Amino acid sequence: MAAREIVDTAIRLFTTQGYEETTTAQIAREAGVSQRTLFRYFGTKEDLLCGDQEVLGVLFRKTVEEQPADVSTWDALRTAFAALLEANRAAGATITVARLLFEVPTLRAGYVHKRLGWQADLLPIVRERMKIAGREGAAADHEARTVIAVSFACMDVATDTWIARDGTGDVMELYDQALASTRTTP
Amino acid sequence: MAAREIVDTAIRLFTTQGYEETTTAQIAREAGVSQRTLFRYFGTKEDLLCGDQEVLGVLFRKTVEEQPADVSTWDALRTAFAALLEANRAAGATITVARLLFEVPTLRAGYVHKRLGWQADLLPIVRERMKIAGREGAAADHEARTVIAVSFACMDVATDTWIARDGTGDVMELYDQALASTRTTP
DNA sequence: CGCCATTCTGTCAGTCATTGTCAGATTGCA
DNA sequence: TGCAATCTGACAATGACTGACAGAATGGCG
Repeated sequence: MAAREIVDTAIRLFTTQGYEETTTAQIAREAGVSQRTLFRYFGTKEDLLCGDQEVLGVLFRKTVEEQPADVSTWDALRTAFAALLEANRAAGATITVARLLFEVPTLRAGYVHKRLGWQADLLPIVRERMKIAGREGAAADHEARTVIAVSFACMDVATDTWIARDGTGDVMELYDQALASTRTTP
Repeated sequence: MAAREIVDTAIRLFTTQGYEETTTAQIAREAGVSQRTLFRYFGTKEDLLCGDQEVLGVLFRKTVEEQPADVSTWDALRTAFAALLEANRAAGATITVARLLFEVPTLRAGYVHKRLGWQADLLPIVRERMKIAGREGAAADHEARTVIAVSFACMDVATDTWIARDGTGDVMELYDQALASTRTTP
């Protein structure tokens, strides 16, 4: 399979010449495949870097679903984030790629977009979870959306700070600090 | 000036045919200008709908800066959001456009991206504000980023819910409920 | 081993957003 | 009125992406 070959070539070119300055034609050429094949594997240029988001989204959702009903929604989402980080670590995600994803405007936008999709998928699950915990009605929807959005905001902030600190420190710890701030900051 | 004409044509076509199904060539043709002119006024297709974000970003930042030092960061951001809503109302923003902005993937991504820009611009201001309030050091940066991100997350959720409810109800109230949820939801 | 059906690839041509260039029109003002 | 700054349109080109089609390559089967 040429997929790995293509991704590696893409990452190499993106990091040396920049994302915008690298054309898909060049990637295909240097990876030894046709441009058409590149687009068959990865639907878009963006997906060369965040194509497996799909899989991670499923992992995230599954993890939330698996949490026992007596676990709070916040904790369920926290656990899912931990699973996500672990999966990234296992997949050998580098800070180089993370930086690209967060710092190249186009990529960040695409990344955010996938996240919004996850959030939408999570809504019914979290709503259900909260219903069990005794909350219902129209306001419950709003509350569920909020908890999800704030959790994701904290994940992004944690990642942002982690990148700003050059990948030193523990992302999960940053996440916990962020979430705590939302309650302790005056 | 043809700008208004172009925007109106764009909105009309986007809402009747859909965003992706409308080409910039068609908009230009029906607005009676050349495609080149369209792109001179609005750098991108997206900007046809969210071109004035620039101005709103400045308004938002200015509003935060103007808040007296004894106003909490949360309240300063809340006030800025109120100013934003007011500006939108004054500009005659319709729920039709809001819906487009939040429901068309490409547009939503672009919208979020602009917001990220605002958040970055806000960071030094908020950090300064928090320094005065006695917080400093490396952790202060993280805390500032968090407060900003969570506030924006709540703004987005409020808008989301408002759109889901067809523009009925008060966005500001939804915002307050969202922010409260982050503390009261177990 | 040879053959067929499925799957993979490359080629080619076309769409659409976006940009550079250049020349003709418009406008503001001296 | 007349020049200079600004605006416009026509044209061509780039780069991401897609559809259509034909020639491999592959897997299983007799």
